[in-house]
Amino acid sequence: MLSKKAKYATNALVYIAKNLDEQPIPVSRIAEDQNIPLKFLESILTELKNARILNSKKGKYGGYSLNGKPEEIHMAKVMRLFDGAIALLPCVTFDFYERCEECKDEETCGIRQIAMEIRNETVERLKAATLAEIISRESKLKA
Amino acid sequence: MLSKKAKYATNALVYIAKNLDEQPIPVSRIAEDQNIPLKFLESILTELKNARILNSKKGKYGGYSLNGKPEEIHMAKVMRLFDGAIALLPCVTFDFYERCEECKDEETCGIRQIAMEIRNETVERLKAATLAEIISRESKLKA
DNA sequence: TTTATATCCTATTTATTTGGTAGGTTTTAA
DNA sequence: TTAAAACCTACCAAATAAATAGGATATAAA
Repeated sequence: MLSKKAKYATNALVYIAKNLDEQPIPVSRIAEDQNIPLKFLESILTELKNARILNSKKGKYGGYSLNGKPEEIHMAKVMRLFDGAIALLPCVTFDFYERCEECKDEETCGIRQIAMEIRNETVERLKAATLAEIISRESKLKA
Repeated sequence: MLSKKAKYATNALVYIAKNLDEQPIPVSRIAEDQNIPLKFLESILTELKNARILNSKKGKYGGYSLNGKPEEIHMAKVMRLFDGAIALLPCVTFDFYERCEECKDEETCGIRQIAMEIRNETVERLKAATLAEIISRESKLKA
């Protein structure tokens, strides 16, 4: 399951992407519109900024803007940032690799192979899930 | 990520499936062989029994045995039992359905559609991941 | 009938993660 | 100068995960 952080982050990003012309957008506006606790969202957007997914501008009329096109920002990155590895097993991740303690022999582990296939599929789909794609799907669903 | 419970459960099931002729197998033997804390594994096997995945026999020479063929017991069931929903969003699950609080309109949510596709893929693969399949893959990898 | 070896049952504990809250300081545009 | 924004540090409460403790009960064989 996605954490609330990851969901809030995604919703905030989609919101900004929908209002590109009004950038930078202050946290307060996103928090209000998306019903996210202000201070909590503040910390989330800080993380997105540190990960170079967002740009920030301080002071009056400041706020956050996308660092990159809506076609380039995808859910795989957001999920990894907030929820860590996408795979079902730590021994199948690239970014967060760790041995499975319980595992006797990684090389011949049958579950590992299956977990790897699932991860590949999932990551591929999450990478295709860009902000642009999400917005495009929404408008198709509305029609 | 799979919880330790789910991993321990899977390993225990695979162990029993590999030693079908020696059933019923006591918890103590599995715990020792698989390096799982005895009492913890005990509670896990009890859950598997309550879910009718295992049978139990009390007293001396008792233990646990598979309730069903290794071809019928799969990881989707084990995961759902110990870790709950498989999907990324609560609004995309069948067994554990819940509305997403943050969501404004479920019907036109772009992320939801993607989450649903990922769930379908994943569940399909987890259902194919039977004990028999896991064991078969292991022996292929060993060769 | 005793004994060893099992499952079964109930409760407690400990550590980690999640989802926040509180209270400021600093920067910037008008 | 002032309003409105990001930035920074610390804390906290609830939930969940990962066990541990201490027995009661059942069963097969000696």
